[in-house]
This record gives sequence, structure tokens and C-alpha cells, in this order.
Amino acid sequence: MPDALSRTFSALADPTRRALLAQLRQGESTVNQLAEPFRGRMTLPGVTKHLKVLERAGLVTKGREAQWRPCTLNAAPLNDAAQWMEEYRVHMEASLDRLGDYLKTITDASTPPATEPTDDDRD
Amino acid sequence: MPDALSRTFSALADPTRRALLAQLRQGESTVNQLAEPFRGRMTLPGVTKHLKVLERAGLVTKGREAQWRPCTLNAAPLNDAAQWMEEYRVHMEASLDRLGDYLKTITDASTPPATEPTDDDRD
DNA sequence: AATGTATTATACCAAGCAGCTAATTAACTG
DNA sequence: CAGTTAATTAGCTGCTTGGTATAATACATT
Repeated sequence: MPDALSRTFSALADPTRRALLAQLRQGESTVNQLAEPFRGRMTLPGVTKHLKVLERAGLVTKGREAQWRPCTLNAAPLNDAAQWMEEYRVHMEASLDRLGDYLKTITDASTPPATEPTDDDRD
Repeated sequence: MPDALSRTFSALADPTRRALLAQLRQGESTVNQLAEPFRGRMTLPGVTKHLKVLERAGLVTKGREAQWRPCTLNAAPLNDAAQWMEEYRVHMEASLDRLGDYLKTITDASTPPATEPTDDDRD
């Protein structure tokens, strides 16, 4: 996985990692603090691994204070991801419109979900 | 990978798949048409597999017209992803600000970025 | 029905990842 | 120096994924 964008998306493709990021939104945390909510479900080394993935993606920066490694959120890579998505904004809206059209046709109940609604059954 | 958001991000975490989506922004395409730009670098089954990942994430819908499977872009899942990112918008801006601050400190050259400044070493 | 074309499925391999336990490093504390 | 806490590394297992090649399926045309 050579490129940064892929690393970013890949890092986000895991609920545990997203939960870690969510925790870090509250502020700096040590690894143990981050692992605490997962007690029972996951061991500490597991969390460390996930953190490493986030670190490699540049989403988390690990400091070094005595024996603690305070982790901080770095949302900058998300910016690139958001920018990539921006290109698809118009398509997202179109998709939602299509959904809206579909819902309209089934509430109208006059035109069973046709693949191509004609102009003259608007309104 | 149980949850939709993970599937979406995971699907986006590959340059080939992002390229496929970009192609689909231009409109419907058959698998062969989609595979064409990758000739030499990737085989057709490879592209099919990638498409299946996109399909599983709900980003692509494969129709069925004779022996062709016209693929269409469905950006709706991107909306969920974008919404998730929205929560981090303020952090993105903060990250950029931090970068700005950092640039300022290195030109100021007076206040090195401390991890946790105690009250008594202010000023 | 036979052939050619478009597409998918199957089988197999290598690589990577997620999770665990156990052992190790690093830093502080008595 | 010995002990404790924090975090990582190492070694293992099982699962998933990406890639290829090859076989199978589905349709259109003749």
C-alpha cells in the first residue's frame, strides 16, 4: 500500500480504530487509557497494533513522556480523504435524489417502481 | 467486516478501486470497458474482483443487460463516510492551525511546542 | 445446435492482518 | 539495585485478500 490516501482509508476501515480516533477527539491519551474501554474484548498488544496502523497513516502521533506514550489525534490526513470525497458530492446528491424519487413512486402507488419515470408523472 | 462503514472505507483503500469509481463518474460502463485502462497491469478477473468489493460496499450496482453487466456508480455510501468525517472537521482545521502555529514558532524561535506546560512555567 | 464473445466462478498461492500469550525494553520508585 | 508500571516486540494461528490461470456459464448470431 504505497500511497497515503490508501493508508488513510485502510486505517479507517476498522471499528476499533475509529473508536480509538473518537476517544482521541476528547484529547491526549496514553495507550492504557485508550485500551481501557476495550478491556475484555481486546488485549493491550492488540490496541498497540491498531495504534501503529493509525500512526502509519499519520492520523495519530505518539509522544514520549517518561514511560507513557501520549497519543494525539492528527486529523490532517482526513482532510485529503474529505477532499477526495468532495469530487463525489454531486453524485451523492444524485444518489439521494434517486432514492427520493423511488420513495415518491411507491407512496404515489400509481406507478409501480419503474426503472425510468417519465416527466409527465411529476406532481 | 460486519459494518457498512468499514466496508466502504475498506473499498476505498485501494488506488485501482478508486480509479474504477472515477471512471464510473463518467457514466455506466461494462466490466471490459472498465478494465481497458488497466490492460497490461491487471487481468480481467482482477478487475472483476475489485468490482465485487465495490459492489459489496454498495458503491457499484451491476445491472444485467444481455451478457453485459453495466456497472453504475452509487455514491450513497460515500455520504455516510462523509458524515462520519464531518465530526472531525473541527479537528482537521485545528491540525492545519497547529501546522501554522508550528511554522510561526520556528520563525519566532522562542517557544518550543511543550506537551504539557505546567502552570508555573508560564511566561 | 455450434461458435464466438462477455462475464463469472473455481482453484491455488503468497502476503498481510487481527488476535492471543509470553517475553522484553524503558522509565520511574522504593 | 530490585520492583513496578507502561508499552512494545516476538512468535504463533487462523482468516482474509490480491493476484494469476483455467474452467465454466450466459447470451447472440449464424
